Amino acid sequence: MTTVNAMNLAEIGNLVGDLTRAQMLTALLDGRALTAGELAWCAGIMPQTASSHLAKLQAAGLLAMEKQGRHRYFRLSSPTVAAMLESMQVVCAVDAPRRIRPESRMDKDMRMARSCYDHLAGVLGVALADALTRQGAVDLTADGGVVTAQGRNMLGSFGIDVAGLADQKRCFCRPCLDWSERRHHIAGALGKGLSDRLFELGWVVRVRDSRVIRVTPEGRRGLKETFAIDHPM
Amino acid sequence: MTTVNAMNLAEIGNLVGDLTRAQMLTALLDGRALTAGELAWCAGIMPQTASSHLAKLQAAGLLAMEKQGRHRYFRLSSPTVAAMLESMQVVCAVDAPRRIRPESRMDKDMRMARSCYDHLAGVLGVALADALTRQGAVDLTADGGVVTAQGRNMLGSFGIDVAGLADQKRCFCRPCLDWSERRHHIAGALGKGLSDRLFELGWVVRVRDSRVIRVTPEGRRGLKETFAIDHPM
DNA sequence: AGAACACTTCGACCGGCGCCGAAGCATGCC
DNA sequence: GGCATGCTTCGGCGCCGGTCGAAGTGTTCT
Repeated sequence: MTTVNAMNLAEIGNLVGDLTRAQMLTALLDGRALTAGELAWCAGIMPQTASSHLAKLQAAGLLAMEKQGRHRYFRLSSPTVAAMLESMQVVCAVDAPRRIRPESRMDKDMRMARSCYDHLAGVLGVALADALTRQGAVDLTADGGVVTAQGRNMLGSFGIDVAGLADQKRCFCRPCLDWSERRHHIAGALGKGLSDRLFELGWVVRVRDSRVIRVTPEGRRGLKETFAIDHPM
Repeated sequence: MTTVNAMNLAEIGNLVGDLTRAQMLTALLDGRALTAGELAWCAGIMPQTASSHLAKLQAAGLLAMEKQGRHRYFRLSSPTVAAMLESMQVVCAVDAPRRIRPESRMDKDMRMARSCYDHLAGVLGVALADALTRQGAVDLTADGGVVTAQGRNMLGSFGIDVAGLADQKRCFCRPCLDWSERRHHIAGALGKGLSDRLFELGWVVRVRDSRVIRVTPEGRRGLKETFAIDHPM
């Protein structure tokens, strides 16, 4: 009677269900690849323990590994995995009763702006989605999003190759529920394109060892001029 | 350094990560409410054990409970939870290496047609999505779906109140990756509307104690005439 | 070649949790 | 009231799995 479904479900849940592994996955959730040692440090455990965890995650197909010299780089194996982790965090945020834990400085920064696998999330991510909607560049519903003709122009002059992004196999403009803001931001190829361009322009930079993103002074100016966003940081 | 995110993630993962609880959740994945006793039976455990599991799932907000006489009915607390479970199953199906377990009769039926929270999945679900796309009723991409003007008419004459469904708060036409077929079927309010209508017409019936759905002889005929679907069962 | 480094494998420890039996509350039926 | 049913709480058992020390493999640097 035990269906194969339940077994698979439990297997995945079990993998994510250990705090140590959850920390590793969270660390990888910004899409970068990290070494086994870095992941061990992130989770606060000895390398040999990390090794066994990473082996399990890789065997189950959640992580992909690449050898590079004496280092082993691990990353989430696919956007599917990232989407799953996000959906799990959404459930925490939406359904769970208020957490007791007081918010740390880091949590606050995280809520402000962070990378979500390969696109932007947090207040910044939602603000961008809002701005593009307000300007009539995209039409974002809970179901999905489309870029308008006008939006193609605007995004094009901003330096984003909309046609090129749309050609890719993956979702072009997927709405992604933001667990901290509880509103949608832009994911998919367009989300990645936007994010990449902001990094390229130097409008945002990563804070080391975390998913937190900081908006630079030029970024603040640019966001205001181009998207009429007053980012509160 | 342990972010609140990782803790939440681990908590959810831990809950789903126990085979017993995963079986219960799987049983509830068709959206119906089941009693504590039924869930215990589904998972193959004693009632007192089930009780503790259900208490945990409820405390975490994954399940909602309703008392009815001396019964306690449990159901998934929201479509969000169902979507999360589906996304976890997708990861199993897509990323995991082939499972060794030989497919049982039940797994086969399940792959053919099943309920996915409140809409249809499996070969049948995908066939419906294909048919509606082929007929130009909906435009379903990986990002989202829209119903065409023509589709509104067709679905309307089939007995589905498209306007009424679109008014609801929830997603109207969400694409849902089918873990068995690895293709998209139609979820969201429209998915539920379609499913409800097929049940109403008696074209499909539930197989008791499972998510499996059987197509009736009238259903086979109707699907062929209305949607040009040759359902292989 | 030898040493430092990154990572893995092995073995032993031990804490947490899922399990059931027994008992305790509710609700419904006669 | 008396009994059956559905579910919960409590307590103790047993085992799975995460942890680290020690040792082994492969890679890079000098």
